[in-house]
Amino acid sequence: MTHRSADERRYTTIVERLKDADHRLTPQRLAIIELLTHADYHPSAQQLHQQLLPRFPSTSLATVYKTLHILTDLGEVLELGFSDDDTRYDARTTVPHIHLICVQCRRIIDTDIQPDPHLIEQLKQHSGYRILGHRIEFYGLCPDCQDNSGT
Amino acid sequence: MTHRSADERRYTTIVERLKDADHRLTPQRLAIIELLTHADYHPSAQQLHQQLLPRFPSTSLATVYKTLHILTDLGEVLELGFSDDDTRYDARTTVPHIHLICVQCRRIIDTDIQPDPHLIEQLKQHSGYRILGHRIEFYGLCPDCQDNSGT
DNA sequence: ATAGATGCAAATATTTTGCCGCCTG
DNA sequence: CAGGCGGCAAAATATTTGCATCTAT
Repeated sequence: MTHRSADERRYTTIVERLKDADHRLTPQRLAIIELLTHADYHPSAQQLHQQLLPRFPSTSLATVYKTLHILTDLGEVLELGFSDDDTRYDARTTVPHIHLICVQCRRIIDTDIQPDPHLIEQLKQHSGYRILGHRIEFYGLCPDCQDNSGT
Repeated sequence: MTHRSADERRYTTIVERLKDADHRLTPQRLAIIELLTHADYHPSAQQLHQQLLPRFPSTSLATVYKTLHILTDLGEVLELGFSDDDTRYDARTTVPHIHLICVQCRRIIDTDIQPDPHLIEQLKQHSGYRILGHRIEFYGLCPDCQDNSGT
Protein backbone atom coordinates (compact mmCIF):
# COMPACT_ATOMS: atom_id res chain seq x y z
CA MET A 1 0.00 0.00 0.00
CA THR A 2 1.22 3.43 -0.86
CA HIS A 3 1.66 6.45 1.32
CA ARG A 4 -1.40 7.73 3.10
CA SER A 5 -1.51 11.18 4.59
CA ALA A 6 -2.27 11.85 8.23
CA ASP A 7 -5.62 13.26 7.13
CA GLU A 8 -6.52 10.03 5.38
CA ARG A 9 -5.52 7.96 8.35
CA ARG A 10 -7.60 10.10 10.64
CA TYR A 11 -10.56 9.76 8.30
CA THR A 12 -10.25 5.99 8.34
CA THR A 13 -9.92 5.89 12.10
CA ILE A 14 -13.14 7.80 12.63
CA VAL A 15 -15.02 5.73 10.07
CA GLU A 16 -13.89 2.57 11.84
CA ARG A 17 -14.99 3.95 15.17
CA LEU A 18 -18.42 4.73 13.76
CA LYS A 19 -18.76 1.25 12.37
CA ASP A 20 -17.55 -0.38 15.57
CA ALA A 21 -20.11 1.56 17.53
CA ASP A 22 -22.83 0.18 15.25
CA HIS A 23 -23.59 3.40 13.50
CA ARG A 24 -24.34 3.37 9.81
CA LEU A 25 -21.91 4.71 7.29
CA THR A 26 -24.17 6.91 5.24
CA PRO A 27 -22.80 9.06 2.44
CA GLN A 28 -23.63 12.22 4.38
CA ARG A 29 -21.71 11.06 7.41
CA LEU A 30 -18.72 10.04 5.37
CA ALA A 31 -18.72 13.43 3.67
CA ILE A 32 -18.88 15.25 6.99
CA ILE A 33 -16.01 13.21 8.35
CA GLU A 34 -14.02 13.91 5.21
CA LEU A 35 -14.55 17.63 5.57
CA LEU A 36 -13.62 17.51 9.23
CA THR A 37 -10.42 15.60 8.69
CA HIS A 38 -9.10 16.89 5.36
CA ALA A 39 -7.84 20.37 6.09
CA ASP A 40 -6.51 22.44 8.86
CA TYR A 41 -10.10 23.09 9.53
CA HIS A 42 -12.26 23.77 12.55
CA PRO A 43 -15.59 24.51 10.94
CA SER A 44 -18.93 25.47 12.40
CA ALA A 45 -22.03 23.39 11.74
CA GLN A 46 -23.18 26.01 9.28
CA GLN A 47 -19.91 25.91 7.38
CA LEU A 48 -20.04 22.15 7.15
CA HIS A 49 -23.57 22.35 5.88
CA GLN A 50 -22.64 24.87 3.20
CA GLN A 51 -19.79 22.70 2.00
CA LEU A 52 -22.04 19.68 1.89
CA LEU A 53 -24.70 21.25 -0.28
CA PRO A 54 -22.92 20.95 -3.64
CA ARG A 55 -22.61 17.21 -3.20
CA PHE A 56 -25.83 16.64 -1.27
CA PRO A 57 -28.22 19.43 -2.13
CA SER A 58 -30.90 18.25 0.24
CA THR A 59 -28.75 17.79 3.32
CA SER A 60 -30.21 19.42 6.39
CA LEU A 61 -28.47 21.19 9.21
CA ALA A 62 -30.12 18.77 11.61
CA THR A 63 -28.20 15.91 10.07
CA VAL A 64 -24.96 17.81 10.46
CA TYR A 65 -25.68 18.44 14.12
CA LYS A 66 -26.73 14.85 14.73
CA THR A 67 -23.55 13.54 13.16
CA LEU A 68 -21.42 15.95 15.13
CA HIS A 69 -23.04 14.82 18.35
CA ILE A 70 -22.44 11.18 17.61
CA LEU A 71 -18.79 11.90 16.92
CA THR A 72 -18.53 14.05 20.02
CA ASP A 73 -20.01 11.27 22.15
CA LEU A 74 -17.52 8.84 20.68
CA GLY A 75 -14.78 11.25 21.71
CA GLU A 76 -13.61 11.74 18.12
CA VAL A 77 -14.71 15.35 17.86
CA LEU A 78 -14.14 18.23 20.22
CA GLU A 79 -16.61 21.09 20.52
CA LEU A 80 -15.31 24.60 21.00
CA GLY A 81 -17.98 27.01 22.18
CA PHE A 82 -17.57 30.77 22.14
CA SER A 83 -19.71 33.63 23.32
CA ASP A 84 -19.42 35.69 20.16
CA ASP A 85 -19.17 33.03 17.48
CA ASP A 86 -20.71 29.72 16.48
CA THR A 87 -19.50 26.51 18.03
CA ARG A 88 -16.56 25.11 16.10
CA TYR A 89 -15.63 21.45 15.75
CA ASP A 90 -12.22 19.83 15.89
CA ALA A 91 -11.81 16.27 14.64
CA ARG A 92 -8.17 16.27 13.76
CA THR A 93 -6.76 14.53 16.77
CA THR A 94 -7.93 13.13 20.07
CA VAL A 95 -4.72 14.24 21.71
CA PRO A 96 -5.38 17.39 23.73
CA HIS A 97 -3.59 20.24 22.03
CA ILE A 98 -3.29 23.99 22.07
CA HIS A 99 -5.27 26.09 19.60
CA LEU A 100 -4.24 29.34 17.99
CA ILE A 101 -7.15 31.53 16.97
CA CYS A 102 -6.89 34.53 14.68
CA VAL A 103 -8.99 37.35 16.11
CA GLN A 104 -9.52 38.79 12.64
CA CYS A 105 -10.30 35.93 10.25
CA ARG A 106 -11.34 33.47 12.99
CA ARG A 107 -9.13 30.77 11.57
CA ILE A 108 -8.28 28.17 14.20
CA ILE A 109 -5.14 26.10 13.87
CA ASP A 110 -3.77 23.25 15.92
CA THR A 111 -0.36 23.20 17.48
CA ASP A 112 1.58 20.22 18.68
CA ILE A 113 2.94 22.08 21.66
CA GLN A 114 1.98 20.64 25.01
CA PRO A 115 1.31 22.47 28.25
CA ASP A 116 4.00 22.09 30.87
CA PRO A 117 3.24 19.09 33.12
CA HIS A 118 4.64 21.10 35.98
CA LEU A 119 1.84 23.61 35.49
CA ILE A 120 -0.75 20.88 35.92
CA GLU A 121 0.95 19.64 39.06
CA GLN A 122 0.93 23.18 40.42
CA LEU A 123 -2.79 23.54 39.74
CA LYS A 124 -3.60 20.29 41.52
CA GLN A 125 -1.68 21.28 44.59
CA HIS A 126 -3.14 24.75 44.83
CA SER A 127 -6.74 23.86 44.21
CA GLY A 128 -7.32 20.27 45.25
CA TYR A 129 -8.99 19.67 41.90
CA ARG A 130 -8.52 16.36 40.17
CA ILE A 131 -7.52 17.51 36.70
CA LEU A 132 -9.05 15.63 33.79
CA GLY A 133 -8.55 17.78 30.75
CA HIS A 134 -7.97 21.24 29.44
CA ARG A 135 -8.83 23.81 26.85
CA ILE A 136 -6.02 26.12 25.92
CA GLU A 137 -6.36 28.81 23.29
CA PHE A 138 -4.13 31.68 22.36
CA TYR A 139 -5.56 34.62 20.47
CA GLY A 140 -3.70 36.75 18.03
CA LEU A 141 -3.16 37.69 14.41
CA CYS A 142 -2.28 35.00 11.93
CA PRO A 143 0.51 35.74 9.45
CA ASP A 144 -1.96 36.53 6.64
CA CYS A 145 -3.91 39.04 8.69
CA GLN A 146 -0.72 40.69 9.89
CA ASP A 147 0.19 41.33 6.26
CA ASN A 148 -3.24 42.60 5.26
CA SER A 149 -3.52 44.98 8.19
CA GLY A 150 -0.81 47.21 6.72
CA THR A 151 -3.02 48.25 3.79
CA MET B 1 -10.41 54.39 56.46
CA THR B 2 -10.58 50.82 57.59
CA HIS B 3 -9.66 47.65 55.81
CA ARG B 4 -11.32 46.95 52.50
CA SER B 5 -11.33 43.55 50.91
CA ALA B 6 -10.10 42.84 47.40
CA ASP B 7 -13.71 42.32 46.39
CA GLU B 8 -14.67 45.76 47.61
CA ARG B 9 -11.78 47.37 45.83
CA ARG B 10 -12.68 45.61 42.63
CA TYR B 11 -16.28 46.78 43.01
CA THR B 12 -15.15 50.37 43.43
CA THR B 13 -12.83 50.16 40.46
CA ILE B 14 -15.55 49.02 38.14
CA VAL B 15 -18.01 51.61 39.41
CA GLU B 16 -15.43 54.33 38.81
CA ARG B 17 -14.79 53.04 35.31
CA LEU B 18 -18.51 53.14 34.55
CA LYS B 19 -18.78 56.69 35.83
CA ASP B 20 -15.70 57.82 33.92
CA ALA B 21 -17.13 56.39 30.74
CA ASP B 22 -20.28 58.49 31.29
CA HIS B 23 -22.56 55.61 32.07
CA ARG B 24 -25.19 56.04 34.74
CA LEU B 25 -24.88 54.32 38.07
CA THR B 26 -28.32 52.84 38.35
CA PRO B 27 -29.21 50.63 41.30
CA GLN B 28 -29.54 47.64 38.99
CA ARG B 29 -26.07 48.12 37.60
CA LEU B 30 -24.53 48.56 41.00
CA ALA B 31 -26.22 45.39 42.18
CA ILE B 32 -24.95 43.45 39.17
CA ILE B 33 -21.42 44.67 39.75
CA GLU B 34 -21.69 43.74 43.40
CA LEU B 35 -22.78 40.21 42.52
CA LEU B 36 -20.00 39.89 39.97
CA THR B 37 -17.28 41.03 42.31
CA HIS B 38 -18.32 39.68 45.70
CA ALA B 39 -17.72 35.98 45.48
CA ASP B 40 -15.57 33.46 43.79
CA TYR B 41 -18.24 33.56 41.22
CA HIS B 42 -18.47 33.30 37.48
CA PRO B 43 -22.22 33.48 36.96
CA SER B 44 -24.33 33.24 33.85
CA ALA B 45 -26.72 36.03 32.88
CA GLN B 46 -29.60 33.89 34.11
CA GLN B 47 -27.97 33.33 37.48
CA LEU B 48 -27.35 37.03 37.90
CA HIS B 49 -30.94 37.73 37.04
CA GLN B 50 -32.21 35.23 39.60
CA GLN B 51 -30.09 36.76 42.31
CA LEU B 52 -31.26 40.22 41.40
CA LEU B 53 -34.95 39.47 41.64
CA PRO B 54 -35.31 39.56 45.44
CA ARG B 55 -33.96 43.11 45.52
CA PHE B 56 -35.36 44.29 42.18
CA PRO B 57 -38.40 42.18 41.40
CA SER B 58 -38.98 43.80 38.03
CA THR B 59 -35.46 43.56 36.69
CA SER B 60 -35.33 42.10 33.24
CA LEU B 61 -32.80 39.77 31.68
CA ALA B 62 -32.28 42.34 28.93
CA THR B 63 -30.92 44.78 31.47
CA VAL B 64 -28.52 42.17 32.78
CA TYR B 65 -27.25 41.46 29.28
CA LYS B 66 -26.94 45.15 28.45
CA THR B 67 -24.95 45.80 31.59
CA LEU B 68 -22.68 42.85 30.93
CA HIS B 69 -21.98 44.11 27.44
CA ILE B 70 -21.08 47.56 28.67
CA LEU B 71 -18.68 46.06 31.17
CA THR B 72 -17.26 43.72 28.56
CA ASP B 73 -16.67 46.63 26.18
CA LEU B 74 -14.91 48.49 28.95
CA GLY B 75 -12.68 45.47 29.40
CA GLU B 76 -13.80 44.93 32.98
CA VAL B 77 -15.67 41.71 32.35
CA LEU B 78 -14.57 38.64 30.47
CA GLU B 79 -17.05 36.42 28.65
CA LEU B 80 -16.54 32.68 28.68
CA GLY B 81 -18.61 30.90 26.05
CA PHE B 82 -19.19 27.16 26.02
CA SER B 83 -20.93 24.80 23.67
CA ASP B 84 -22.93 22.97 26.31
CA ASP B 85 -23.55 25.67 28.88
CA ASP B 86 -24.57 29.30 29.13
CA THR B 87 -21.98 32.01 28.74
CA ARG B 88 -20.33 32.80 32.05
CA TYR B 89 -18.93 36.14 33.15
CA ASP B 90 -15.74 36.90 35.00
CA ALA B 91 -15.29 40.33 36.53
CA ARG B 92 -12.83 39.54 39.24
CA THR B 93 -9.65 40.70 37.60
CA THR B 94 -8.49 42.09 34.31
CA VAL B 95 -5.26 40.17 34.57
CA PRO B 96 -5.42 37.11 32.30
CA HIS B 97 -5.54 34.04 34.47
CA ILE B 98 -6.15 30.33 34.33
CA HIS B 99 -9.59 28.93 35.19
CA LEU B 100 -10.41 25.65 36.85
CA ILE B 101 -13.82 24.29 35.95
CA CYS B 102 -15.56 21.47 37.78
CA VAL B 103 -17.12 19.15 35.25
CA GLN B 104 -19.77 18.12 37.75
CA CYS B 105 -21.04 21.23 39.53
CA ARG B 106 -19.79 23.67 36.85
CA ARG B 107 -18.16 25.87 39.44
CA ILE B 108 -15.44 28.01 37.90
CA ILE B 109 -12.59 29.28 40.03
CA ASP B 110 -9.70 31.57 39.30
CA THR B 111 -6.10 30.69 39.83
CA ASP B 112 -3.18 33.05 40.11
CA ILE B 113 -0.90 30.73 38.21
CA GLN B 114 0.47 32.13 34.98
CA PRO B 115 1.28 30.29 31.77
CA ASP B 116 4.95 29.84 31.06
CA PRO B 117 6.30 32.76 28.97
CA HIS B 118 8.49 30.24 27.21
CA LEU B 119 5.37 28.51 25.91
CA ILE B 120 4.17 31.74 24.34
CA GLU B 121 7.54 32.30 22.72
CA GLN B 122 7.41 28.77 21.33
CA LEU B 123 3.97 29.36 19.85
CA LYS B 124 5.04 32.57 18.15
CA GLN B 125 8.02 30.92 16.56
CA HIS B 126 6.14 27.88 15.32
CA SER B 127 3.11 29.66 13.94
CA GLY B 128 4.08 33.19 13.01
CA TYR B 129 1.06 34.43 14.93
CA ARG B 130 1.29 37.65 16.86
CA ILE B 131 -0.07 36.55 20.23
CA LEU B 132 -2.44 38.96 21.96
CA GLY B 133 -4.22 36.99 24.64
CA HIS B 134 -5.26 33.61 25.82
CA ARG B 135 -7.96 31.49 27.33
CA ILE B 136 -6.75 28.66 29.49
CA GLU B 137 -9.09 26.31 31.31
CA PHE B 138 -8.48 23.07 33.09
CA TYR B 139 -11.35 20.68 33.66
CA GLY B 140 -11.69 18.33 36.57
CA LEU B 141 -13.45 17.55 39.81
CA CYS B 142 -13.46 20.11 42.56
CA PRO B 143 -12.75 18.88 46.10
CA ASP B 144 -16.45 18.92 47.05
CA CYS B 145 -17.49 16.82 44.08
CA GLN B 146 -14.66 14.36 44.70
CA ASP B 147 -16.04 13.79 48.20
CA ASN B 148 -19.63 13.43 47.07
CA SER B 149 -18.83 11.00 44.31
CA GLY B 150 -17.82 8.35 46.86
CA THR B 151 -21.42 7.95 48.09
C1' DA C 1 -34.59 69.01 31.53
C1' DT C 2 -32.80 65.40 28.93
C1' DA C 3 -29.95 61.83 27.43
C1' DG C 4 -29.66 57.56 28.63
C1' DA C 5 -31.63 53.47 31.19
C1' DT C 6 -35.19 50.10 32.31
C1' DG C 7 -38.59 46.60 31.25
C1' DC C 8 -41.53 44.40 28.31
C1' DA C 9 -42.29 41.94 24.23
C1' DA C 10 -41.09 40.67 19.84
C1' DA C 11 -37.33 39.29 16.93
C1' DT C 12 -33.01 36.56 15.97
C1' DA C 13 -29.95 32.96 15.99
C1' DT C 14 -28.58 28.60 17.09
C1' DT C 15 -29.37 24.07 18.32
C1' DT C 16 -32.64 20.27 19.38
C1' DT C 17 -36.57 17.35 18.67
C1' DG C 18 -40.55 14.67 16.50
C1' DC C 19 -42.09 12.34 12.86
C1' DC C 20 -42.29 9.81 8.58
C1' DG C 21 -40.51 7.78 4.59
C1' DC C 22 -36.13 5.76 2.99
C1' DC C 23 -31.84 3.26 2.90
C1' DT C 24 -27.99 0.72 4.97
C1' DG C 25 -26.46 -3.50 6.69
C1' DC D 1 -36.67 -6.39 5.86
C1' DA D 2 -36.09 -3.86 10.22
C1' DG D 3 -34.17 -0.38 12.76
C1' DG D 4 -31.50 3.38 12.21
C1' DC D 5 -31.08 7.66 9.50
C1' DG D 6 -32.07 11.89 6.73
C1' DG D 7 -34.93 15.65 5.90
C1' DC D 8 -38.43 18.76 7.03
C1' DA D 9 -40.66 21.61 10.17
C1' DA D 10 -41.71 22.87 14.70
C1' DA D 11 -39.85 23.59 19.30
C1' DA D 12 -36.66 25.01 22.68
C1' DT D 13 -32.82 28.16 24.26
C1' DA D 14 -30.11 31.94 24.54
C1' DT D 15 -29.39 36.45 23.34
C1' DT D 16 -30.56 40.88 21.00
C1' DT D 17 -33.45 44.65 19.67
C1' DG D 18 -37.34 48.23 19.45
C1' DC D 19 -39.93 51.13 21.86
C1' DA D 20 -42.49 53.59 25.46
C1' DT D 21 -41.66 55.05 30.03
C1' DC D 22 -38.91 56.44 33.66
C1' DT D 23 -34.80 58.36 36.19
C1' DA D 24 -29.90 59.65 37.23
C1' DT D 25 -27.36 63.47 36.58
